[in-house]
Amino acid sequence: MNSTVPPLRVQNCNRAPIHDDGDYVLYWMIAARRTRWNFGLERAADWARALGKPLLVLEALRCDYPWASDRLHRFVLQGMAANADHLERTRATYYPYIERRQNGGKGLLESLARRAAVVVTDDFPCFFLPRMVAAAAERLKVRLESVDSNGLLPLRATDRVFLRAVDFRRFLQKTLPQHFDEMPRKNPLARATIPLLEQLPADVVRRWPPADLESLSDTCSLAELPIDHSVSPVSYAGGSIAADEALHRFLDRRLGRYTEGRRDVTERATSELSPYLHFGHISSHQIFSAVAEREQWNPGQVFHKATAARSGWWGMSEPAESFLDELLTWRELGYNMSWQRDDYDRYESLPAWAQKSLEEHQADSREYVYTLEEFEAAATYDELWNAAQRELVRDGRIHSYLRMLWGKKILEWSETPRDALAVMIELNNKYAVDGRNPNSYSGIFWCLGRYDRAWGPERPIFGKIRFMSSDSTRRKLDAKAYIAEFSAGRQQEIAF
DNA sequence: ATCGGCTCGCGCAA
DNA sequence: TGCGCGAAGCCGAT
Repeated sequence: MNSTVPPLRVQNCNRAPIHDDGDYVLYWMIAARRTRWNFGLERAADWARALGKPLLVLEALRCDYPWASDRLHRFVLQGMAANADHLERTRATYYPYIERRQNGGKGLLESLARRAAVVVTDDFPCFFLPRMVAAAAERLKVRLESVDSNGLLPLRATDRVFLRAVDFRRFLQKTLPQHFDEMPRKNPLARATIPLLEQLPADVVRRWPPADLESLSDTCSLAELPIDHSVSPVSYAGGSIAADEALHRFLDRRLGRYTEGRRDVTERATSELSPYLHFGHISSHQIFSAVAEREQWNPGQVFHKATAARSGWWGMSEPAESFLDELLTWRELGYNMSWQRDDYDRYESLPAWAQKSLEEHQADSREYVYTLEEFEAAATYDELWNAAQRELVRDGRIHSYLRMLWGKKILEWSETPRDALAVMIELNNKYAVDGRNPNSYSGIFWCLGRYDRAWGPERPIFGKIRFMSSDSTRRKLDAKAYIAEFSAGRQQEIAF
């Protein structure tokens, strides 16, 4: 089949055949929840064109995955509304499905796949998604392909795992230029001369009615679903349209002072794109292209040699280079880890020196030890830490510097490093909109030594793990303003 | 305000 | 085989 998607990004998940007599090509959208800059959708559209079949897009939202809540559901549903809106103006057909009770969606994919010529899905290396795709691959009697839309570097461009950002950065500087001209199409469905699907299979629609996204956009409807209602929606909206707005807000008003401005507590010069990247509402290719365009950059400007230096290689402005180091080096480093190692979320994946040092200090006495419930309730003696925890609970994110302190203190105040890890994973996955992502795990494990080096002097509890203290943090940023913003009494501002 | 020491291990030049 | 250096640190000396 003639496809514009780079072969390195496409995996054949089973040995089942293409069905030439199928009614449509099915794109099972599970991670790249967007209609633009999406290699998976592009691949599915290529199949539809080649086979002369209609294209059906299934986007489902289960209710029984770990940490399912009003917060995560609302964000995904807003994304589905944006996708419905866009697909209505194309020749593809959209099938949004919201599971209303446990296992309610069981059999839907299989039923749709039974009539499909070929099924295409997203390759995402984290959470329950790899297991879900592997299980589907075994069951389906039709070819299932998964497509890697995760980053600028295809996951399979290397079979190594990188233990330090600097090594991965050097590798990227050597390798990325080969992939600069392999961008996904901005609108893979434009000019698609594929037949329209006359109608959805009636028996499938009867058993699994497509979601009425209008009615699900209010909180009342969320209340009917068997999900965690104690984690409330955040004040910013999900979906590709909101993501585009965030991108332009960042480029227009924040990128210029990104390098120094990120720590500013009141006027954070951060991108705020992470939740959208996590749910695939925006593509890192799109973000990269937008930055490059602002910088009037072309690939000829990169330095001729891989220096591994954090700045100066791209030939862009200093703030743009800082941002690209986050977007590309750090983000894709985490994806590489999750893809390479099944134990990316386990304590044993920490570097040997870190495990050894933490173990040597396991028996050290702890002045304060809190339970998960105390951490969750922001009930420690330290008001700066409590404010960070309240930001997480309220807004589904934590200030970029304070989130490191947040993790370091959980290590200090837990019975064992393993307990600390469990608390960090639980709270982050439950409350952070961008949790359950390779980069969540990078951040959490960094607090325990991953991607870091040993530091002296050796201290109680931490051993040689980099130590951070609330007192020095107070000297570095406007802790007063931060604590005031996330004080216990302050009401959540609803901005929509 | 700035600097070195604390400490580990990788990639690279030699 | 040795050298340089690294996501954001801390502390004490100057």
